[in-house]
Amino acid sequence: MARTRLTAQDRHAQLVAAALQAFAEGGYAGTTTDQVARIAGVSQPYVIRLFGSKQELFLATLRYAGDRIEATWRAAAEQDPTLHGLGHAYKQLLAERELLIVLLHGYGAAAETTIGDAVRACYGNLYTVVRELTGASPDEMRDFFAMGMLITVLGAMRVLGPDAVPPQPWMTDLLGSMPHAGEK
Amino acid sequence: MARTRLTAQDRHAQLVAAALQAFAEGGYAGTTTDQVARIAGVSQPYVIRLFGSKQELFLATLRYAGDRIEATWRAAAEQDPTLHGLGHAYKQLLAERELLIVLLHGYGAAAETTIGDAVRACYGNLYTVVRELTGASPDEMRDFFAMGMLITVLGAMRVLGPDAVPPQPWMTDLLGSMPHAGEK
DNA sequence: TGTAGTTGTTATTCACTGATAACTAACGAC
DNA sequence: GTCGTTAGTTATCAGTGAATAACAACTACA
Repeated sequence: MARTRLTAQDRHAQLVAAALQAFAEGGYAGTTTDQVARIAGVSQPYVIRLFGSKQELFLATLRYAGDRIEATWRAAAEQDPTLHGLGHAYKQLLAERELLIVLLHGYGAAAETTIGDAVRACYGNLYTVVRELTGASPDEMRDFFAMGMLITVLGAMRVLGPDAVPPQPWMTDLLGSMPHAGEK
Repeated sequence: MARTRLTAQDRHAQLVAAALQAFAEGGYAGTTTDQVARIAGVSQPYVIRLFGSKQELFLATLRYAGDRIEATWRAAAEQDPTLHGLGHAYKQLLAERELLIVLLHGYGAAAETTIGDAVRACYGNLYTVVRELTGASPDEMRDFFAMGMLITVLGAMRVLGPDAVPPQPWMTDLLGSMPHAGEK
């Protein structure tokens, strides 16, 4: 059934993309390597062979998500190097909610020291990048990341984002106060 | 080995407390009913008998966490019915980080519809309660909950709270801008 | 063409986990 | 005291899931 042979590098990238999908939905512990393998169309043992272990696959996925967010912000900063500009870019990322949610799962799994280290490194890097790009003050930075977490969590809860649930009163209330929450 | 016989009600409560500990550390999928049982000092099948299923146990734990946070806020509002007062109370809750983190795991597991419903109901209730207690404006509410999520996530990542990791530069930067972050 | 390296597979294992069944022991009322 | 009820146990199962081993097929190149 193996239609196409890819280089290990390409397969690696494809599997990280598949893992992003799967882990975002099920979390670290709640996702099987077989699910990831099926999405990518390869066998489960091959996933393990390429990454060594499930944990390594998850770490690679976390790094990928962090890198993608960083890249998005760097691109946005070329147009508008302010927190407002980056904030707008972040909300666009809700269309690719998996990026944000997989990080959220990383925060939750931070009790595992290896994952905790990775996720703190990732967050620290993003913090540093945003500061470097915008030169914002500590207070502004704090508010920016606070709003980012709210958006992420609301996305995870399906209150915000593409496949959001039919809105309850409290949701419209909260969303009404979000900057540009309405589009799409 | 069964030292003490408890009423089903008491055992129920004790098991929810144990589940809070366990689920906060491992998340929903990453925690076994046996771990919960061991903490409470009972057998694993008995946990299932009392709650019907692992999922029911988790839902009960979510409800408990939500109720505890609500109670904390109601108590705080008697002294100082402002967002500032409730915010202070919330930061105190970091001492009992499990309450916040188990909810965070709930957000992550919201893809499971049953859990998603529960977690949205819980969040909506907390939103409504805070509004009722403080009469805050939508913008203030948004900022309040945004900051709450930041605190929760930083707690989960061990950047904030009792057993925080040795601080990196970016952490001191971010924490320095947090109101009353220093105490304890 | 043969052979070495790379990309993959199937078969299998072994530990674990949620759930069920069947049994046992403590408590309270009469 | 004995008998129904409630609180708990041990034994067990059926399914799952990560990881290993051994093998197969494609590619490239002398």
